[in-house]
Amino acid sequence: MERIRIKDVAREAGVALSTAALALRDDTRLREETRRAVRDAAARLGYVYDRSAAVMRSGKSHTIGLLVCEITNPFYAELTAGVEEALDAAGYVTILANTSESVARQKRMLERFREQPVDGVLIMPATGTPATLLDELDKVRLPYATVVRGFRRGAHAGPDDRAGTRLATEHLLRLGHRRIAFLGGGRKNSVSTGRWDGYARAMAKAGLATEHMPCPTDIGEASRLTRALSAAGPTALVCFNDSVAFGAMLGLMRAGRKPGVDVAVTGFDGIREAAAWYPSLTTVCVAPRAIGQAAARVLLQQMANPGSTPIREILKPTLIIRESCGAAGGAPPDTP
Amino acid sequence: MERIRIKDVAREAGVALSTAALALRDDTRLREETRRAVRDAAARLGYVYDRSAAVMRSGKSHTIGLLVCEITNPFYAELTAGVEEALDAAGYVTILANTSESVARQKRMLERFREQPVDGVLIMPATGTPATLLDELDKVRLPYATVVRGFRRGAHAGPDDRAGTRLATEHLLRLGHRRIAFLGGGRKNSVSTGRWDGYARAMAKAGLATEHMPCPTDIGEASRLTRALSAAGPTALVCFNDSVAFGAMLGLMRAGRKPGVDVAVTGFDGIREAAAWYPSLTTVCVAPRAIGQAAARVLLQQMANPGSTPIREILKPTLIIRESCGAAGGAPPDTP
DNA sequence: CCGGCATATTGGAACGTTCCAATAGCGCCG
DNA sequence: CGGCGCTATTGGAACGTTCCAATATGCCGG
Repeated sequence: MERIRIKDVAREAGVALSTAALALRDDTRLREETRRAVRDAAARLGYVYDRSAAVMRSGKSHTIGLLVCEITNPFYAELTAGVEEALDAAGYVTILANTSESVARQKRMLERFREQPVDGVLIMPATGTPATLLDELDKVRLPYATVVRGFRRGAHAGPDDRAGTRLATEHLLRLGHRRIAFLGGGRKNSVSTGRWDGYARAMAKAGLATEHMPCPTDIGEASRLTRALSAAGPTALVCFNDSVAFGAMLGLMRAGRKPGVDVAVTGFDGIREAAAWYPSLTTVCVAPRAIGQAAARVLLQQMANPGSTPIREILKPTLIIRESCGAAGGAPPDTP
Repeated sequence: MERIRIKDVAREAGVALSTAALALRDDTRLREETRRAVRDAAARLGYVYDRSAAVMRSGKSHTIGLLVCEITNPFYAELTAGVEEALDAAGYVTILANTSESVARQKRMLERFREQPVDGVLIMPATGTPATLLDELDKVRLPYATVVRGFRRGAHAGPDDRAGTRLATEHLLRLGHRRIAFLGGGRKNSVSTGRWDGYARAMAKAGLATEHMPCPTDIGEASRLTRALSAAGPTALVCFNDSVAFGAMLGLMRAGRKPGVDVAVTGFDGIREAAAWYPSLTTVCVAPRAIGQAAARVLLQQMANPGSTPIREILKPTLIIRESCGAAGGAPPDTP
């Protein structure tokens, strides 16, 4: 049972090869009758379209490369799902590459993408990626959009990091907190600096000193750091993201202190778990799925108009107030 | 600046097109000197290999389709990372498709993969996938391997679900628990039935009655269900996976009860967060990354020997004993 | 000095689409 | 009744590799 080609379908339907090809693409230059006849013949023979030949001839692969900096992070996993969903709806196939925050691996994967070839790339740059990456992409004329982490220029979709942490910090200030520390970040990428900035500016505006507790984005590390906090330490923590916030709450509990009562905690991202936690997490919600969809949109737009000025879609975050900041009346057990 | 082809490299190096092609593949039939000359010419011109032409001519795409049932589940995210890593090392590119547990979407994605075309597929079947899926794949001669969730036949890599829950249940029995309930599962796939079986058999062997609390794999749902447990309920919970176990612990805490003290909890999967939790989670560890790598191995093996009997790699799980089962002396706060 | 046998290189068909120019069929107008 | 314009269909080149058969080159033994 050999693979069926357009040629075979054409013979079965009694038309020329190019007619069959047009019919399978449902081209209106053909009579509806002819198109149906060819479709039927294709169905009868079990014809399967061979994309590789089309790619070669047309130069379009309908394929997008997705470079994820860390797929095991639930935020990026959800974002990936959003990208994949949106691209699929637009008729594109997603090729996944996980860089695990390695700039070298990221470089290798981009070469792979050029060979593949993909029609465009969505990039969540690994920490430490130089801005010259964009120059290289421009030089080889590979359409791209950065996601979440970005640079000064180029198509981009991501949250307004600064506005997000400002929202969280101002909320804590309104609740009366004066010693508010920032937990996490400290790495050289646009997200870290943006989130720190939002916090630092809000603190400065209130005339208060900042406190930075650098910490990798990892529940375990965050827990360890927080556990060591003394009662004389900060009364509130603005966390880099939800994972760090979970870690912080676990660390507090392990130290015998109640998050949301003894120390207020806020997160950033708004992943699903945040609502289910005990205490439920007050967090800056940036809807990872929505960012993924926005990124897909921005890239497709860029691909359609290669010359145009790149779109930068900065999504406004919202603060979801729950128990972990103490504003919802602490986190009392609801049964004896 | 047009794209450079082998033709151009050949002209630059002063050899025939086919010589240049051989040289670029580093074929030993060519003198080392010639190969180097061509390589240099390619580097000089900035030649980029065009995979799409090669795919068409050779029929091999060096591309594997990966069907993930739910990428936002951290277990599957980590597994995906393992697959991608192993395939990359073997020179294959991963094409990702997330089915979100939809059988219809899964079907569509498989069609996409056939068109693409991919050399093989790794499938984590969506819940409710009929076993006839394998017949269809056989019919179209698409090499496949199932991952984690599988069927009676076909190449497969996954944990020994039955042995896993048996391990957990027996541990709880040894600790003196008599009322042990199984939380989660209840859906029609090999994982659910396997994990339930291991628990049920261990209980039967001990002459005890089983208790099933069906629950979707979601922290929020698990939390809600567990919160409603009365003090007269089970003293231990064997959870379907780590996410459900986290939910269970959150629900217990919300009800003012201490997981690991009032009620023992065990998980399944061994995702990274499990170690960081408070109380840290006793769990059946199946190393998702290792499963991903095993799956890649099994599929590549199957592709290399299409006729051979499919390999079924069942990974033995281990029980990691931590605080949540109470065996490590409960979960006392470590500071006042 | 020629046939035989390596080794090194070359020429050209083939893969299955897409794309463009060319042609067939047909009704209509002058 | 010839030619025009329209629609529906067709033929064939092109895309950039791979693969196979064919050809050059060098060397050895007879």
